[in-house]
Amino acid sequence: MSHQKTLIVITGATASGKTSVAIEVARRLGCEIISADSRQLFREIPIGTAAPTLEEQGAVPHHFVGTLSLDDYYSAARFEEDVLNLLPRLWQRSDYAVMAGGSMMYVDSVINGIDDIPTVTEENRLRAMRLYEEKGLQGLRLELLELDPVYYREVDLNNPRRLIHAIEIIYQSGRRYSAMRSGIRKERPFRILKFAIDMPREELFRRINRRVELMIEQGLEAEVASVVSKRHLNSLNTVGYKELFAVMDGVMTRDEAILKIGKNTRVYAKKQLTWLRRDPSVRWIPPGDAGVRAILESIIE
RNA sequence: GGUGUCAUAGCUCAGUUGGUAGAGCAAAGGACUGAAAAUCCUUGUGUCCCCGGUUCGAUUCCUGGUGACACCA
Repeated sequence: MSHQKTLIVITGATASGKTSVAIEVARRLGCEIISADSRQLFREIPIGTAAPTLEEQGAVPHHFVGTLSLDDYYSAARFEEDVLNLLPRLWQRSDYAVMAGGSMMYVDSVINGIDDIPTVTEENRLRAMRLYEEKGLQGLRLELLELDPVYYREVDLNNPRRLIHAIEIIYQSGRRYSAMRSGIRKERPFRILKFAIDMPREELFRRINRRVELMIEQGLEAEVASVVSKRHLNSLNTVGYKELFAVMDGVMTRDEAILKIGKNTRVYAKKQLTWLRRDPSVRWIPPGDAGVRAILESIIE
């Protein structure tokens, strides 16, 4: 069982040590790393997203880190496409590739695929958002009920994001969103092994707190100030940035913001764990070197 | 030392005209198929500070105690 092409997925909660495990595994296997992180993509915000450092990227080549500008549009579907295009090239040099990151939807889009849906133009997105602004949640519900009663019955009617998304896609395509949702998992022509780092919550929370302190020391506040003109972008609707924007607005003190960053990072970590817990394909590994060993052992099974 | 106020969920507090109690925050659980570090949903039993009294019944009223705060000495 050797020259089968393999994608090794390393995920886990934020601050659980994915980066260093991934680097060590990739180094041992002589392969490269695909980052599956929806925020580390942006080159302007390395500190607050705990992106791999230049030194780390020097040890092993990384892809999808700092490759976009905050203004660029990106999505899980693009990520799927980009990764699938990249993998054959990575496999020319090695039978392995490591994908590491905590954006669970990005990870899933590569592993299981994502439905084929037209890309929404700015105009149609704004049209749906305007409906929400003017008519509220109820306005979105009524619109969806008329345009796609099937999806209306399935969707979380309290979640404006979901409603807007369905409506903008219908505007864009002229078809029902429910008709485009296949729910079918794509079969990939390569082996996928999915690992997640299992770290005791107490330790995880300690590491998160420590990391927040570190980000502040590394100059997070200056980084936040440097992107404040783009704060309306979704890519900056991100833990670490939204709290420090509030400090700049004078509605929150610096100390409050720092506490809040820690708290919101813990909430984020919990959501990641919720996502992973329900996935039976996850192989849980210990943090650090023990995790590296566990991965390397299970590869050659 | 005196006087006054307060003592209720991890925290900040509300409340019960006496029938054993509820908000916000924190915390926990969940959803998730093209913005996902986003967005959304669910979950509140706690010696109502302690001893005693009044009462059918006290966390609620009364005596005493303890603690905190304020003012006066």
